[in-house]
Parts: sequence; structure tokens; C-alpha cells
Amino acid sequence: MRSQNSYRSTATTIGKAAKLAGVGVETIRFYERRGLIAQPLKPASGGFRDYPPDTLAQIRFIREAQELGFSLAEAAQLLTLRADPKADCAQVQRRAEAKLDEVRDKIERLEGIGTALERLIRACPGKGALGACSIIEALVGAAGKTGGHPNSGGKENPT
Amino acid sequence: MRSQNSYRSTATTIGKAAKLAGVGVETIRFYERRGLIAQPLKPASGGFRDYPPDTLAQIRFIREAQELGFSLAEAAQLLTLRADPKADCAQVQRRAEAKLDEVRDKIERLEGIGTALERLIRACPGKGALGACSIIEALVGAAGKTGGHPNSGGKENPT
DNA sequence: CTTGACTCCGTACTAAGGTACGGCTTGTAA
DNA sequence: TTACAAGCCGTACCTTAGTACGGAGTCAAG
Repeated sequence: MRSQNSYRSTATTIGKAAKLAGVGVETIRFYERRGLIAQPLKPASGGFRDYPPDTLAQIRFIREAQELGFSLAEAAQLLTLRADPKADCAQVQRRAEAKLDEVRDKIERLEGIGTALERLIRACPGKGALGACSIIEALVGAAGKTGGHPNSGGKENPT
Repeated sequence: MRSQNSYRSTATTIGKAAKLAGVGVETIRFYERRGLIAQPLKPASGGFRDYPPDTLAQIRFIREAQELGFSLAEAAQLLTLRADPKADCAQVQRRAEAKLDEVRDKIERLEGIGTALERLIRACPGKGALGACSIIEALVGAAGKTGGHPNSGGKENPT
């Protein structure tokens, strides 16, 4: 045994933290460099950093936000929506409300795409080919964006 | 007058197209290089390309999809969800259904964040400071991610 | 007390999604 | 008819978000 702190068998080192949060070790370091998450102090007794569950939750949240169309900077803004003693709560509230508007807007727009996909699925007879049923046209029906005639003109280069 | 085609006053050149679609000229060229949109042919009579409304709608759709967390490649996949004579419709339908699942999943997760924001907004007394009401905790309440005690331990580096 | 897996840290590289630049051509308004 | 804006095209550069690498330190097992 070391001196008095030998109960570090359960320490969440960066590798375990990465596994638990579903990201790579390098990603965690990257978030630390960017100040998105706090880098745990190395224990005074020496050894490796111990990542608290709090930090893991933050990492998961960042990934979540990213997949929903927020940038890392925006994810960071969301994360800092915490009422710490310094910030007055009314201001946090205002920021949260602005973010909530963004979120609601995103949901609405996703619903537009969802509706368009549903229309597209229903429009297909299920076998064989059919004329021109594109997601764009479905969206036009759903949201009224273009305003033009359904004319496209044939071949576009494949990916 | 030129020879016979002098009615090109209304041609949508790339600059106008960019303005109409809300992107930069270079972005359109970039999408063309990537095969995301078709590059209109230069008119045989010479002169500049004329961008059809169809293409503008596609560009707007690409931006839309991107802001909702789809990559350019995924946006392209969504765009090719059009039943052209070559592809049989059942397969298009399956792809559309898969995308619809993705969209619904995104909506649900955004609703989770939305709910968390609402809780956060309600939790704030509206003035002064309060203990620890972070979006993470609100999310934990909403989705049950961490499982841990609410312990964080102070200073993180600001952006 | 050595070996091997892992941490730590800095630096370099990559991929996606644009953005800018320079040299040329083309359309149009003075 | 000339000037100047805008199109065209290739190449270079930039930002965001990681990913990889190399050398050193550290911990735990054999």
C-alpha cells in the first residue's frame, strides 16, 4: 500500500471516462483544451486524473447537442446555462428562453421534413416507378417554398 | 438587338441565385463540384448559366437539412429521394422510412432539451442567484442519464 | 524489477464545409 | 467602345471538430 490513499481502484481515468461517455480519449482532451469541460486536477497524492460523473454527463450532452445541429460553441452556451452565484438568474432565464425558441424552431422544421417524408412514402405506389415525386416537391406542398412549375430536366451527376 | 435571343433580362445568374437562396456564390460552386446540385448548362447562344427555381429549392433544402444536424452527404441522400424511372419505388420508400425514423428521433431528443430548458426557466426565481440549476440536471430529470450525486466542485475555465 | 497498458502533453495531420484570390471572359450601361 | 461589374474556373486558404503520433511518466501484474 502507498501511504494512506490506496483506495483508488475505482478511479475513472480518462480512458474509462471516454468509454463511459462514448467518445475517444482525444476528444475529451480536445474538449478540455477548448474549455468545454473542466479538466479534473491530478490528485495531490500523485497519479492520474479522476473524471467525475458530472463531467461525463457534460460530454454526453455535448454530443447530443451536436447531433441536433448545435455547434460546439452553442453546446458550450447551453452548458453554461447554469445559475452560478455570479450570474443573476434573470439573465440566465433570458438566454434559456432564446435557446428554447431555437429548439422549438428546429423541431418545427424537422416536422416539416418529417411530413414531407411521410407524403413521399405515401405517394409511392410501392412497386415499379413513377413520375416525379421528390422530397422537394413534398416540401413545397408542406411549406410552400419555391413557387415554380415541377420541371427539373433530367440527369444530375450521381454521388 | 443581338440576333434572336435578346430576352435574357430575367436570367437567374449565379449571383442572383445565391442571393435568392441565401448563400454565397462560392457555396453554390462548391455544391456543384460535390454533385449536390446540377450545374446548369451554359446556353448554346453563349452567355451565363441560368439557375432554375428547382435548383434554388434544392440549395435551400440543403441548408435547412444542415441546420438540423444532417451532413451534406445526408442532405444529398435526402435530395435523391426522388422516384426517378431507374430506381424502383419500394427501395426509395424504404430509404425514406429510415430517414423518417432519424427525423423522429431527432425531434424527440430536441424535445428532451426543450423540456429541460423549460424546467430550467421555471426553476429560476427570476431575480438574484440560486444554488445549482444547470441544464444537465434538468436533462437528468428529463432523460435519466448520469445516475450520480449533484456534485461538481467549482471553477471551470471560461470561454 | 521489468514489461505492458495506460496517462500526459505537445504538435501534426485529417476531413468537412466552405471562403478567398487571381486571371480570364462576357454582358451592359455611360 | 470602353469601363466595370459579374460570371467562370482552378487553386489556395480557413475554420470547426476532431484524430494520430511520439516521447516521457506511471501504475499494476508477473
